[in-house]
Amino acid sequence: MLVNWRIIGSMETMNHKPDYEKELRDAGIRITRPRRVILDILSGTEDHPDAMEIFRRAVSVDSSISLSTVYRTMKLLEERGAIHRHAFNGGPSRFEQASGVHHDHLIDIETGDVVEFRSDRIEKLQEEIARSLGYDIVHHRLELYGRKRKKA
Amino acid sequence: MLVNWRIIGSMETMNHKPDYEKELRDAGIRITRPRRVILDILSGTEDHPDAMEIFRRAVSVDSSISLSTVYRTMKLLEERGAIHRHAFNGGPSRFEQASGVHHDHLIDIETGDVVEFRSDRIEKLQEEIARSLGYDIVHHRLELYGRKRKKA
DNA sequence: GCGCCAGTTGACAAGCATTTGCAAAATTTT
DNA sequence: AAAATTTTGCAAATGCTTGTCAACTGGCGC
Repeated sequence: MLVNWRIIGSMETMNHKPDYEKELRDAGIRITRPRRVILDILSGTEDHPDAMEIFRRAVSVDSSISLSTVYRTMKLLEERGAIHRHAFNGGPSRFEQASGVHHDHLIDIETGDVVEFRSDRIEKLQEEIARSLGYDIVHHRLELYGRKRKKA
Repeated sequence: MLVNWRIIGSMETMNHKPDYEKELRDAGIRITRPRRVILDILSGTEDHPDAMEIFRRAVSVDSSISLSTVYRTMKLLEERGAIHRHAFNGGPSRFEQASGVHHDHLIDIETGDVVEFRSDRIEKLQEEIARSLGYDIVHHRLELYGRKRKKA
């Protein structure tokens, strides 16, 4: 059974290093044990956890990790553009790995679930509006808050 | 000169009570001295001040007003829909009087200035997107962060 | 106009999310 | 593997906001 664990294990437990580790290392960021744990959590999730939730998940992997380190790592990764920070509803910051394509968010006001979407037409309109106001857009934030439609 | 002061004075110093006072009173909200001061500040400004800034302006009118009261009043007015709360860039909440028409915001990342705008086409697209994802929009938040375009 | 009393206030403590100071521990450099 | 440097865990500190509570007051009823 020396072979099967690789197949059975999750992506995170497999021993080929994710490419983002190399990228970060090349950017002058040390890949320490706490950071690797946090990066694995972020890359292996579909949701948008906040610092406390990341901390909880991290502790279950390595109980010595501190909340401070989670916050420090989030700030570091955000500065490097590796993750995005959101404050839906003015609540605590929630994070997501910065994947290639930009997208906006639809937040279910009943469950807190987040659905990602993207609209080139809206993006285009935003550019036009900013331009007409004499500005260049550096970034933007579009959040739709809604509830799941009952029935059809 | 018993006549001219009315013309020269600002809207806030003129003695006809603003109609929003009556509206709030009818909604069961007592118009106290601190609240009147705060309401006057909100109705008389074009910008989007945060609690501390409102507090500073209020104190200059009535030095006995406390910061607690500013926060309490903002929460009250927000619940009643009389004002809107924004947390641009994840910073402290900034407030604006709820005027009739909905609008979105363009924030100057260099000065913090806020420009209001409105696009029916974007609103329409948002509805379409939410609908296609199976949701009804309850509210939304669109913030453009940009910098003033140099030259033409 | 005057008193009553629930609603409101100011002062200050407490709460929550996040940041920071610091000595110890881990990592990279030499 | 020792030196140089960064990162960590812990605890204390911060910034914004809400809660507590005795004192005060707006607005109705007389």
